[in-house]
Amino acid sequence: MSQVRVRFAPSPTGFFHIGSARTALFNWLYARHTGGKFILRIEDTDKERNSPEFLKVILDSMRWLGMDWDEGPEVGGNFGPYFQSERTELYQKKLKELADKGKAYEKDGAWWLRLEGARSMVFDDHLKKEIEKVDAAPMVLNDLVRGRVERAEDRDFVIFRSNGEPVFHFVNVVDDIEMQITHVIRGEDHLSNTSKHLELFKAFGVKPPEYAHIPLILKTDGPGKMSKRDRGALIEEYQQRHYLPSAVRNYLCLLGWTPTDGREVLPIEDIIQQFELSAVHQSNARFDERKMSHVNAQTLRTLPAAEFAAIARPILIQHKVIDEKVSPERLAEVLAIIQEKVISVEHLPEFMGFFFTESFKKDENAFANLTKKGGDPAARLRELLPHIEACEWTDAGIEAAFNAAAAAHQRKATDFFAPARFATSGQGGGPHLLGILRVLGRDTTLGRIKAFVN
RNA sequence: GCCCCCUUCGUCUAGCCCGGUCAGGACACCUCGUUUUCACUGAGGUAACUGGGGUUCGAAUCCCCAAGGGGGCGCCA
Repeated sequence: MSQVRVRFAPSPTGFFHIGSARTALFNWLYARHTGGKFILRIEDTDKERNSPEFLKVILDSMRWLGMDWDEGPEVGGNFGPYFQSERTELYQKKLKELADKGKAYEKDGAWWLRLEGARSMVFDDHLKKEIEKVDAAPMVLNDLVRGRVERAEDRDFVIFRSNGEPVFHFVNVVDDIEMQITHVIRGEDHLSNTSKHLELFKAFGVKPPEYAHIPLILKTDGPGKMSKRDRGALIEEYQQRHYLPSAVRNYLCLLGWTPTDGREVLPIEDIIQQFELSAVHQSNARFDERKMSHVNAQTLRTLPAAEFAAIARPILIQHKVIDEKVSPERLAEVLAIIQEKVISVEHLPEFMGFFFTESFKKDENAFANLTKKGGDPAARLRELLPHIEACEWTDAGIEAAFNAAAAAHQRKATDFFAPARFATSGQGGGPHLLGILRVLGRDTTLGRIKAFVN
């Protein structure tokens, strides 16, 4: 039995779009699920719009998302070259093959594929001119996602431009033949083009691969599919904002496919195991950044502590929240109480900055809330001070100190919480208060409370 | 204009193939709870089968039509 061979064939003419990433991902998942090969092929036939920087963006983003390719740029393979710009001889040869068979002809300096069927001149409303229509038989596609789709091409189409360069449809089919691609998994925007590709396979006398047309990703609101100008459309945006690649990848899987075990946030190994083309959805999905943030937060909170630290440390250093001298142990201590509340790495510096500096930011709204209902935070802290000066510096000891202060002044322990939180962190919210104080240490805690009182 | 695809809460979806549970879950939102007024967490809540015909004892589920949405129709990919 033959091995599955799938390919992702981006054109390095722009940035790495979220829709392209999802197409690549589904190909990659299918290859990994079936134990097949995932091939990366660069469709750079349009020299005008290509550049090495664009290629780097694609390769970097692919790697960031953890999609490794078995054949392609930088890894090679037996079916190369993997850049279409280096395969021009092959395309010439294949064009000649069609011409010799009488399947292609030259007109206006370009080469056209000849369809089979009766011909007649008809005025085309879309092209606004008289064209030769062909009454060709419909091409029948048994799509793995869509089911049976029938569509007829109705006129010959260009396969080689008059400037000598082959067009997308031609190189796509030739390379899929030569690279022995077994399954073509691509966006639904190619569904209508598939009849062209089937005509080409027919002309070459080659059995076409299986096709699976996956739904498109639509804008969050407004009409149409995600375009590169939409917020959240480019993978590099998530890299910059320190999203976890595994979370982005996980969310992308949820647009167009549903895990079978009922979980939404799950490890990639489980996704690979459950992924089936037949379960891919048929309808387009709207992109929802809030849900993606949720997946990111979920993933972040369940990360092993060491992994979380490995991600957080360089970012905290970069934002000058900590320097290299901060010990792994100290950082781990802080991160341990942070992680259970955190929702993004992006805001980690401001979220936990107060642990490492005395000049931490004070949230004015949080301060306003302290006094809103006639509260007197300074008075509360003066009442609290003697008790925490004397207590044992553990969660239990600090808690006992709050309770003792409450008992001594006929108050609830919680009356002291908000003032203590603000005095020590400048925030109205954040990690568990007792944890903050414990990790801050007695001296720092007392120092900040005294500073606030004065 | 022609062609192709799609249609369940605001959003992502389960259920549909093999008609018969208050149409289930998640995000968001709202309420309440929690030793903080929380970027955590717990319990609730609001909210959907696009419309119309047909088949059937019975339709989200099968069939037809319409409407709406998306895509394609280039010497772009």
